[in-house]
Amino acid sequence: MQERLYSAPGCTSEERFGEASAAGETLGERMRRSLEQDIARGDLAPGARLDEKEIAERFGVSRTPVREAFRLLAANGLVELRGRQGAIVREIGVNQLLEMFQVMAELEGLCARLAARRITPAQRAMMSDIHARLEAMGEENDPARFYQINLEFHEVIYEASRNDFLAEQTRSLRNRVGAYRLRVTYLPERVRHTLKEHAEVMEAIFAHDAERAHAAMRAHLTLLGDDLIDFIAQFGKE
Amino acid sequence: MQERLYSAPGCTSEERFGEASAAGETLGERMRRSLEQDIARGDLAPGARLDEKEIAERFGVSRTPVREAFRLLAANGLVELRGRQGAIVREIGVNQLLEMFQVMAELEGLCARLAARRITPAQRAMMSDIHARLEAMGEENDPARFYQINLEFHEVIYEASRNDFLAEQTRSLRNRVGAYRLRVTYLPERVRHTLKEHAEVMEAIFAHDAERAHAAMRAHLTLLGDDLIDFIAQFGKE
DNA sequence: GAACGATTTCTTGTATCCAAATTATTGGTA
DNA sequence: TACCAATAATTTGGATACAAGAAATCGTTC
Repeated sequence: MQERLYSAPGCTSEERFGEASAAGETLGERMRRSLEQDIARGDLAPGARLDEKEIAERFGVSRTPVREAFRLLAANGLVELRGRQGAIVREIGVNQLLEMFQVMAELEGLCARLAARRITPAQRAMMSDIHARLEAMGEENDPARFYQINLEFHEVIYEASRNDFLAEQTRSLRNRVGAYRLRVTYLPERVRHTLKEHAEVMEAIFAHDAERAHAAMRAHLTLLGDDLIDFIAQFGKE
Repeated sequence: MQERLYSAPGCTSEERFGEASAAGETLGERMRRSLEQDIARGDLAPGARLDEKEIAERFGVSRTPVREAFRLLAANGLVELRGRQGAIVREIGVNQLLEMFQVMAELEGLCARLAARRITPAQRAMMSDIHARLEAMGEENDPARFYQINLEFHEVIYEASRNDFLAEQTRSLRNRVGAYRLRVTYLPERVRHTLKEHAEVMEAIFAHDAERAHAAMRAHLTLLGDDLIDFIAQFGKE
């Protein structure tokens, strides 16, 4: 049946499913969001098989919206649909993960470059604040919270880029590698590096130095890629 | 009902639907591809409404795979689904189109950069050949063919990048702006520019000069963006 | 005659049903 | 006991049926 390697501390996906149902939103869409979060949070481990019937019953809906959600997730690359063999949470190979990082580094770099030219005073303040919060928690060893604030930092840059399409693409890609990032980003020695790199990106943006912002952001993510290699190598698996 | 502003010279989408059905491929997937092509080719004009029942009957399937295709197209941003109001071919605003070009320039730039480092002799030869063909047709004034060969040129670079994920993302994005490109790219004075820019990209790749390849490709697409602005301004529409 | 409103029709969203395919099980044989 | 085959059971893909919401039409009223 369905496997849960470890369950999140927060709430179950069924609960999340019930809350905050935007009017006019389709069941399939809500299903997608819920499952997407489960995958991103790691509640559904890569390789786990998703059973239409079981999930439909668990959420109290018919198979139709579940099927819809599966297709959407597959379109986003989060699950793999093999004909008549069900949906499994996509096991991202090292190769593809590195490929994705490379693309992401480029997109985030573009975000930073545009942000350097277009950031508003309000966003500037917000960015400072977020960075300060991230710095403040320093050695607290709260990976989930660190991850969350780190996300906010990048998010404000997406918005400052004033390119909604780019923001959406980058967000989607980040979400897609999210499950892996959680395990990768939080290595104690990484925290200091991250803070320093963020500071450099922020400085460049504040100075309206587009090229430097671009380079700094790319370096930030490329480093993550290198660390990723270490992490993977540690397990010695394909 | 459904509007067709102008029909393509080739074949109807129903015919295309029938041909070359890869084994194990789902109906919904085939529907998606067919509709996607219709949109990219302009057979389905932006703003046109897609009727589930009508399309289902036209292709001789039930509504289920049609709905599936709609969701997939929506996930790719080609159509818009407004709750219980059907699917309409997405009317891309100038703003968003420019945003997309900006992202695409970055992605294609990355393709070129990687290609400069990784291209194989076989791909090199193919690239030369494609470029020669494009040059040969020069003033022939055959937009569809020009568009096709131009596509091949970019495609070989995607493949030479040896980053499947990047290739897929770029391909998808190019397809998405395809409908507009067809009308934009082919302005007589543009052809010469395109050829010259292609030559520069190719030269840089052949010289394994990653940075120059990147820059040349970005410039190539950015120029297209500028032309696009001209094109839009011509119509004075939002 | 025009505008507003109720009703009817049509279209989409969801559930159920059927068929096809894959997987598991069981029986037999080497 | 291990392996193969045939069959049963489960599961997905697609079609149909039903419900709910949106749009259009027709009637009424000002």
